Amino acid sequence: MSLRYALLALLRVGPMSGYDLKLQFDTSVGHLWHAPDSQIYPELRKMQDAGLIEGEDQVRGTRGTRRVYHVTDAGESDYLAWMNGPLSYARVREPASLKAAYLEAATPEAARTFLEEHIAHWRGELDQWEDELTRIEGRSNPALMRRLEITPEDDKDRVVAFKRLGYENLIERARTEIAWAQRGLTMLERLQGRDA
Amino acid sequence: MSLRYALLALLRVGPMSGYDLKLQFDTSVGHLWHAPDSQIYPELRKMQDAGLIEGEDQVRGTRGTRRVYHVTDAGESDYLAWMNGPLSYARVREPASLKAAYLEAATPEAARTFLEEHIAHWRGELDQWEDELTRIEGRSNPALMRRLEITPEDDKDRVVAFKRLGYENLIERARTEIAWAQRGLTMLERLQGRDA
DNA sequence: CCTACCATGTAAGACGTTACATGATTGG
DNA sequence: CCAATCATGTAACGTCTTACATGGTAGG
Repeated sequence: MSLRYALLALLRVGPMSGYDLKLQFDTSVGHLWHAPDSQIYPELRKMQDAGLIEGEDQVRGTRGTRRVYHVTDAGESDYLAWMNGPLSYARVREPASLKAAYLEAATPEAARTFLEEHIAHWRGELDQWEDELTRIEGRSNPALMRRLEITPEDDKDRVVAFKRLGYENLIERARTEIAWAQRGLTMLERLQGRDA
Repeated sequence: MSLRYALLALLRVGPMSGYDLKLQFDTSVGHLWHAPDSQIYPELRKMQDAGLIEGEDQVRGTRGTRRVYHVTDAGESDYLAWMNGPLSYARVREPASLKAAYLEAATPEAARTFLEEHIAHWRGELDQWEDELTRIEGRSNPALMRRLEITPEDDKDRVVAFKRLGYENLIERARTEIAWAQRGLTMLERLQGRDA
């Protein structure tokens, strides 16, 4: 269900087409909740069917069209209900922890490679999130700039503070994963050293 | 695909029925990768169809049966291939970060409740994982004990070390989430104090 | 005219959730 | 005999991935 609210969060700032949403998605809320186009377009249809958004077809050139969506009152209250209601947590499903816990079956090289790739993976995510956080604090992220344009002066800091909070969660997660894998590498060396 | 390898990890220790697996699952690998019965039984069928495990029906009483599965050579090499191969990472999809980043739409009370429930949720997980880790280090977890019985003396520490590594990942994750939400609560108070 | 970008999807299948469904056996 | 536990699922639905599919428009 979160995809729906990620899309509403963007659309609440102003009307947009599916294509606009897709582009903005990748440079804003998509950092927190990934979704490919093949999920976005059908979800917009479902949201329209549910009365949360409405789309108007606009002409483009002679034959082209684009459908511009805006949030309805029902969509706004659904969004607020999600924001004010409890969040449901998914059950634990951590492939990396699972693999780590049974790594005795892997070769020492494969174990090391696994942890190194874990570090590389989370380093990549971390870099992106840190860049994004920089753009948020500098208020230079396009989606945030649009959001701040329609925000009363007194609330702007508040909006930025929550964006920062969201990204900090991911950043701390990534740092924890990296530190864990590094400790794992040290442990591997100790295990191998013992055999030698 | 991880469910398959979670099940193989258990079955490799010794033959078991779906029911045995389900019970052991919840007190061992299920802490790392959750799965309900309704997923376990069908997955065992698929694994059998794929030739990774074989089941034999045993009689129980006069009419009852239970199917006891064991890992085939193909299953063993599939498991080792997974363990020695690269892990594929899922794209980011963090409902809590998403909600946090747009929390300006929630009431201050709802924002506080959200963070408090986040702490409660991860505290609950943390407690379970810490208990489990204690049972692992004390070598009193039943699944681990069965595993160690068939493990050469020299490898036992290694097996335990990897279990510890896996659980530490989850424990650190939980602690990070709790610390983050606590900082979030402090931030909320600062935001509200500013308005007063 | 052609390339980059605008614009919108479908189809098939894997994975996961929730709820429901059924019957046998063992121990007290 | 009755309750707890053993034992094995199905059905319906929603989410997500991967791959494919199609055409229009704007600018150089």
